[in-house]
Amino acid sequence: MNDDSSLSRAERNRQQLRSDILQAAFIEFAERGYHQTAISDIAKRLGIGHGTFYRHFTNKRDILEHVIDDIASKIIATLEAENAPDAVTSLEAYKKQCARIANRLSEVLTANPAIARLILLEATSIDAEMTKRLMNLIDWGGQLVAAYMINGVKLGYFRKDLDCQSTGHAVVGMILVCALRFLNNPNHPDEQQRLAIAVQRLLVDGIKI
Amino acid sequence: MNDDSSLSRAERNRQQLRSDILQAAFIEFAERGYHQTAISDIAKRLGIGHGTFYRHFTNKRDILEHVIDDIASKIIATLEAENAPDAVTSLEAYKKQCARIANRLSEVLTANPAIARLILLEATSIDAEMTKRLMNLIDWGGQLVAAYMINGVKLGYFRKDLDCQSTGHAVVGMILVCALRFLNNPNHPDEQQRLAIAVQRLLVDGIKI
Amino acid sequence: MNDDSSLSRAERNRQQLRSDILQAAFIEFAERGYHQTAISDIAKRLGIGHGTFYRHFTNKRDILEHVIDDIASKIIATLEAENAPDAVTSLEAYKKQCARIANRLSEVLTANPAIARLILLEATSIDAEMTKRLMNLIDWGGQLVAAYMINGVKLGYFRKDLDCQSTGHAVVGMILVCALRFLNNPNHPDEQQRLAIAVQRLLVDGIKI
Amino acid sequence: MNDDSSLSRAERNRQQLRSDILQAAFIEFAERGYHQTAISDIAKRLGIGHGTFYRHFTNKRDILEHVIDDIASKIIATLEAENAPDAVTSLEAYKKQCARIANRLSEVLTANPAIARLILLEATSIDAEMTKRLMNLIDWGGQLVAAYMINGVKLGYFRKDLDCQSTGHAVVGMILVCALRFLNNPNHPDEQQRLAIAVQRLLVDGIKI
DNA sequence: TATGAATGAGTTTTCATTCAT
DNA sequence: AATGAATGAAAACTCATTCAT
Repeated sequence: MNDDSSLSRAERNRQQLRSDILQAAFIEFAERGYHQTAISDIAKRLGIGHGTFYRHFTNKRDILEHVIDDIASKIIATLEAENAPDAVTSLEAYKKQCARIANRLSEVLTANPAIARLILLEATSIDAEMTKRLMNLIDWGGQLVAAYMINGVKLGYFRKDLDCQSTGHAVVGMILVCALRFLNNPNHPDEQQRLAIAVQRLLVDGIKI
Repeated sequence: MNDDSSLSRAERNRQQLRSDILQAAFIEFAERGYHQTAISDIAKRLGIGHGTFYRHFTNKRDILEHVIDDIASKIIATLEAENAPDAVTSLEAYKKQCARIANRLSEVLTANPAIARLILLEATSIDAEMTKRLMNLIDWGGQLVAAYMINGVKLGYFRKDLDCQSTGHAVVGMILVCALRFLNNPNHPDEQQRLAIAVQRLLVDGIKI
Repeated sequence: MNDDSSLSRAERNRQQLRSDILQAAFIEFAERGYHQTAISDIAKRLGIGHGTFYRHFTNKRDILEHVIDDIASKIIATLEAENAPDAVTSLEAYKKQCARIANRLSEVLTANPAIARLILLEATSIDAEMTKRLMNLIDWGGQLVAAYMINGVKLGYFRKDLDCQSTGHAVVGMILVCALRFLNNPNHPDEQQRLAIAVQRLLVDGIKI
Repeated sequence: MNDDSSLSRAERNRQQLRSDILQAAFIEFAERGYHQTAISDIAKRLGIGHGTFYRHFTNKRDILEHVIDDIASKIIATLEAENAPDAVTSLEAYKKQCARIANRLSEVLTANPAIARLILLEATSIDAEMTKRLMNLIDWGGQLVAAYMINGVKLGYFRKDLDCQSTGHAVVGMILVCALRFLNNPNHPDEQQRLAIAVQRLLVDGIKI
């Protein structure tokens, strides 16, 4: 048992450090930007030698990838937690679902603005591959939204001629703008609130009388 | 007059070179990204010495600012060309206006994808000040859209309770997503077409029956 | 006795590991070169932790020294095995002696080209001290050859005015070139054979008619 | 003319600096060894910024190549200056030729011991490609020597059965050992002298009575 | 005693910016 | 005014060595 626990202790320490480095990189990348962050900045933040970094990640690019993947997973998890297109059977229910998702996203965003900053502002300027990842995430979001719409059309509480795919993407755009405006001015919860409501209202009713 | 004209000729040459540098920087930044572009890349593209660059711009950062400003002006000009909220007096007219603007944006985008790439992907990762500019542009877009809506509400063909400001921003989000999807896959005009239509339809009618 | 034997077992293991490390270092240094070899490469080859290395050798430099010493010992042993200047009493016997030594060297070289690679190519570029060792080995070789010649002059089957010391060194040079050419092109045994014969013939007869 | 001369002045400066860097690299590589020399050492020796180095050479490896090429050219030039196998028509003339070449090599070596140090000790441990170059130079030397011998056999003052190629290589080995012993102990001109004589005597007469 | 995690000195290389010509 | 040579700060990455476990 002694051996066992001591081994797992080492492994736990290792995992902990790795995760600390990820966290530190996440913060640095979000605060200063990827290109403005040196490996030594990450190391300094943790009080470790910068050589230690390379025991856990092969590359600066490598850790960015992990940071982005982590964020993407978190976003996906957040949205999939609520994911049950079939469970919604009426417009009323759909509206409530939207509100719930909006709240959840808002909470995540508020709790961790760096996530949005990194995904929306930094990750776009690394290289084509990283941009592609972002685009895929956005696409995935559109598909997710579309799934609800397909259900709504099938059940008859959305209009028959709805182009679910495209509309799904449009919705993602509105979500993005919410995130951007929050980043730009995090201290106006009322404005964000109004924007979220306007988006939901636009989504369901449009702007016409 | 000889002096005068020779001076103004010199001045014209100077302006021309400055504008050439801007153009070259624009292309390089869009193609390789800001951080991946060296001043010497810009100079090489023009066949000038890279020292010359510094006679026209103080900084790498400086020229990016000018490039972005140019783009922003172009976008603003594009949108303001059509800008006449008061001229629209019916939902039908508004729809047509939307279609016209959508076409125009699409044309600009198609003609010069680099614009979107630079604004949406590159400029975001420079620093806070540059990000702020971007945000201001997005905000300006929202205001522009809102102006139409305010008119529509006043004239009674939009719903009374429309939150014009917020909805304007939401619309900008949808435009952004159009641009992003175009960047991601420029060779699907039909998909872009469908997305544009879906956005306009969503805008006016929402998704409900 | 139990204690004693268990201690000596431990000691034997220790010696075995030390010798394994030496062997592994030898292979790595010869294959990749001293500077291109990391301590961890040596450790990896043995499947031991690279910290263990430092329980047996104080330095990267230290182990190279031991590797080179081992090689030198082997070379010396090879040459001294045949060493019996006084036993040769005629030119014919000397020629046979030369042929035997040439064969033996050739066998050693063919069996282990790494030896030559390490001694001739790698060890030269470490530092002055290591170069000195090499030079001493070469010098030793010259002395050895000279001893035969002194005997030959004494017994009268070599010319009276032979500068044995210097000629001994010259012979070593010819041996070195044999080794170098073998390293450069190990797959031409016939060429090596001809070179060895030419060297022996030159040695005894020179080139004149 | 002003333009012309000012251009050529700049170009001359450029060439001068390039050649200075080569010279400095040569010295550093010879003194400390290639691996022990940092680019900044070369720059420091010249009192230039180390960035300047990269305006003239793409690489550390690149400059080594140029240094080695320079040395090789110098050696080749030295040996080819005297190169006239057909001009030698008797054993006596051949001996004189040998003496002249030996003297010349000795002069070059004495004037610039670093040449030998670099070629014989350092260049061997860079990589396979560089080693190959060295081997080619040695091979070239063997061919050169062989050419004289072929002439001698043809004209009848060397023995008929001489394997000129192989013997040529053997001679190169003796030259190498001269260089090595000189490197090892540059302050024994008499020893070098005796070695040179012994080599020439061995070459022509061998060691037998 | 063996291990391998941690360290940071040291190296190569890039490139924005300056400035003499 | 244009040029491009020179510069050195800055950054990524490697690896020999130490030392706590």
